[in-house]
Amino acid sequence: MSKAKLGDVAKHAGVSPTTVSRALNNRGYMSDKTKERINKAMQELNYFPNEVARSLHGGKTNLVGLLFPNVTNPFYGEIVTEIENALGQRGYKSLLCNTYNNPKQEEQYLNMLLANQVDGIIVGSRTKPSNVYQKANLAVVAIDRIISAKVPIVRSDNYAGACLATQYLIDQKFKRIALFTGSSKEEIEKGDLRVEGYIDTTKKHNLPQTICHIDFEQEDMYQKQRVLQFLTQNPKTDAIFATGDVLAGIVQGCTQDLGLKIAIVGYDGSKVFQNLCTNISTIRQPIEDMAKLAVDLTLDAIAGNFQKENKEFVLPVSLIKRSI
Amino acid sequence: MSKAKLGDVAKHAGVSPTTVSRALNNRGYMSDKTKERINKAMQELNYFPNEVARSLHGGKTNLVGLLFPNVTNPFYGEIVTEIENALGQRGYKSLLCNTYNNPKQEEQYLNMLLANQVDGIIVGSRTKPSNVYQKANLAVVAIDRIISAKVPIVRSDNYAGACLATQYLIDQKFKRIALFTGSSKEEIEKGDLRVEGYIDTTKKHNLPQTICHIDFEQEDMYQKQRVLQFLTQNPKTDAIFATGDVLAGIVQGCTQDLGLKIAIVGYDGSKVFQNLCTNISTIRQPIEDMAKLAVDLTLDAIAGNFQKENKEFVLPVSLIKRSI
DNA sequence: ATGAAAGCGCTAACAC
DNA sequence: GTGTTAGCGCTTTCAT
Repeated sequence: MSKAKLGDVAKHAGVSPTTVSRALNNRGYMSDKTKERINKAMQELNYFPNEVARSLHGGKTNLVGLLFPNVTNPFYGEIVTEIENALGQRGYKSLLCNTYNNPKQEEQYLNMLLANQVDGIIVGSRTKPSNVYQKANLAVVAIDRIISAKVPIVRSDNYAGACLATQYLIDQKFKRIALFTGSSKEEIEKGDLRVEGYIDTTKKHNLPQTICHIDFEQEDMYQKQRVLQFLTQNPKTDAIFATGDVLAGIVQGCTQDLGLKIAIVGYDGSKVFQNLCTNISTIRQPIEDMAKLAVDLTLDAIAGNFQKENKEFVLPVSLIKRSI
Repeated sequence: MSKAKLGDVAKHAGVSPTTVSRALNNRGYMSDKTKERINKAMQELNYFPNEVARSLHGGKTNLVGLLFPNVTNPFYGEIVTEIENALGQRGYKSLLCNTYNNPKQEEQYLNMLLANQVDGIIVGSRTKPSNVYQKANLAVVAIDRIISAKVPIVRSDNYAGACLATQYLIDQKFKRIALFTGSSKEEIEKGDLRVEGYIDTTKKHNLPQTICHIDFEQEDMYQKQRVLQFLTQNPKTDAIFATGDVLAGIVQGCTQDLGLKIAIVGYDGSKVFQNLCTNISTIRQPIEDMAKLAVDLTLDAIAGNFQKENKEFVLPVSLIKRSI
């Protein structure tokens, strides 16, 4: 037996499709008797409305696209989880898209999302701005990323966090603090607050700056080699600020391999990281708050309540200290 | 200017909607001139087809629901990532659903997915079987979970993996090997291959069995307390097999807090775990293979090519040895 | 309080 | 080769 549809329910209950629709949506008035009969018919036929048909008619899908590099990284895993939760609670569904920070991939996904009539998009992917975002008069919110003047940004206080991390290492009397980042030199020149926080803080204390760029697009093995190379070429390094926890973990593995005792501070502070790496200090982003805020902004925009001035929402970070 | 639709393109090109549709789908014949005119019109109007309308007509959404506890856990993060990749490459979209292993939540999601006319569902959530799966004549594939006789299962060789882990500890002369698991006693009684592997292997060597149940639904803090309690109550424990890597990480944190030197072997072996916990051995599941197989099976089922006999696909595991 | 009919955007017989 | 028409399942004026 195939799926029952609204018309079937109508026949079964001896009313018109219109009336069934009204019962379904609690719109308009109808006698309790009719209502009951319809409910009974729906039960008996095991009816549930076809959301695709509803979407086509209403021009609203209750679908939100989630564009993130991938949920392998615990930070993205946690923020995507929280976003999905918040969306689900408010009747929205999450279409997951792994962009791997690949601009071409991201653009394809974007077109796919538009074709699927999503009501909104939350972007945490870190590729260069695409003009596709402009075209659609769509609810778009970015996580820690500049897309265009019109797209609100939710992020943690990258600058303060980087200062906090660096200062923490300085307070422990470390003198040769290196920075490990996934950003390239070109990206940093365009502005990278975590890097700036590190530079400003080390400068303030007349300490040297040493930056190691790790290309996340490369294989794990290659990344490790790069780290090992850096560490052997800069043997006096006594502390490291890594701008992401996964990178911090990789770096720690390398220092262990080399038998080095180097203090490391990461960035992100996802719950899983805190559980898995109990000996790496980190800057914790308020992931849940960021997720909820991003969802609020998205749904506001969908409802047509656009934010006026405040385009950037910067949430506070905190330092999680760990021994070593 | 609002979104262009097929009819607009038709008018603009001076043809009928049918012809535009044909051009779009490369169906039937048409003069190159017409084709060109239509393509030009589509460009000028910035047209792209509305997938919702297509879905309504064709009865096919190219949507697959992903039911997993949540992608916070690196194992789920990685398998969901790989599934999304494999689906995306074959033109399918992923609807992410965090069930938190909550049966009620899972059932709600299931109904949502049915209402949204998904073509298939991949379930990695570990709650008790729901009868909703039966009703729908839908493509369903389970990851390491029994749903019903008809639903194929993709899993790693849990029994062999548990034996491998336990044997590895025994080979290192450990005598008091405890098992940490997220399963309750009741769940274990119904059959839990990782637990069975541990029990059989320790018994074979005349070693004692000690099982500590950790309730993942509880807060992190509570879980840790439970672990600490167990460790202080069982001070002679010299090695631990944890049936999941996140749990292994938590256990390791506790052993460090207590100043204990206990060997730990985990289970899962996600890439992120390997990077973050360089001193915990683990049993690696072939996550990418599992994801690809699950997607193949799902798409086969969608295409109507149901598997005949083989309902359970057991993939091999491997041991990743780490110092300590 | 209920029904008839048109339409959301696209596709597919079936004609010409 | 191309157009006409009906219909996917639902909602919504507009009547009654």
